[in-house]
Amino acid sequence: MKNSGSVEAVEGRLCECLSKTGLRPTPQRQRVYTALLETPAHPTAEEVFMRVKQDMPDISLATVYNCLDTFVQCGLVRQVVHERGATRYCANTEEHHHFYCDECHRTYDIPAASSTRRLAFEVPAGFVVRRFEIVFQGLCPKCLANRSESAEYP
Amino acid sequence: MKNSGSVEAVEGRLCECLSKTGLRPTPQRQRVYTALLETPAHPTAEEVFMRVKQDMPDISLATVYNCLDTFVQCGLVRQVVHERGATRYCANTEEHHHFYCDECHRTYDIPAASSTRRLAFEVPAGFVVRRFEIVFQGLCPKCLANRSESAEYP
DNA sequence: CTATATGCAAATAGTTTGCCTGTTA
DNA sequence: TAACAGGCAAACTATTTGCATATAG
Repeated sequence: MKNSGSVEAVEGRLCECLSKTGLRPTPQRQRVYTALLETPAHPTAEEVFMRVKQDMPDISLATVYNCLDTFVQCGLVRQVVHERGATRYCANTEEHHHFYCDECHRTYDIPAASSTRRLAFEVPAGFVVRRFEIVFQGLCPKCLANRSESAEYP
Repeated sequence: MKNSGSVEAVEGRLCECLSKTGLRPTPQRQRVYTALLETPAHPTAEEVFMRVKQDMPDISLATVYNCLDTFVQCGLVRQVVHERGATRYCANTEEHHHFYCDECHRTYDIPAASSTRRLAFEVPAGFVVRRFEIVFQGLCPKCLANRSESAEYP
């Protein structure tokens, strides 16, 4: 993901987004945000909490939830909710879709092909589409590889 | 939704699906299934429970969850999980997508245009797409109408 | 010095589980 | 008479809330 940027650039983006709405770039918010960027794929609030706690032992889980919700509000982070269970968070602000692996239950980002934009018009008259997401499901490359070793197929 | 059919046809479909896996078409399962069909749009387990309870006062919420999960297993019902909060259930087995209204938080079914099938190929090499769903978000016709009365716009 | 955040613990919502009883192939 | 189902209550997980304390514009 890495979302283009040095630590400074990242901090910059955060501060900018927060200040737009008069919110403070507190140490907790900064750390939660960088932890989200550092964590490979779509962590839960709990997972972010664990990571942040390592160098901010006093942070509370409620604060992590607060921070993440704040980021969602200012459009810096997306919630990813495709299955029962904990909500996952995604700091990739590029337009993209998601692939959910049935086997390992990991979620991958899929860059949006420009052609998919026209999908917004395939909705019955009267609906206003402001955004959309495609959720693909199936087998990710890793799980596919594991499978073919042991015969079975999709 | 109505998913094509008289009460008999509906019961028939249910029994058929259940028996494939050696499951029994109990009164509870039948009632939960018809309640799901009767309820306008994507009810939660709780909502189905309320409805069924009216003519089956002894049914328990746990049984409703069990029934719904059973249906999901035999492919008769889909879970719809797009937001934090209760899981919703959808008895429409036609290929379709969903529209989620930001304002009234209702979910609508959107029939799949045949052209969308090729989306499955817009995923990086190595992923096997078994199915996908498009989740549209925006304003539904009702909420749009309410809005235009009071000036604002999307 | 006041609005904004945090930490903590308790509360809540949604769902699952265990266990015992009933039902049916 | 097993295997399958249902009812009930307790357990559990994810999240939210209330409130007292801290921090920074």
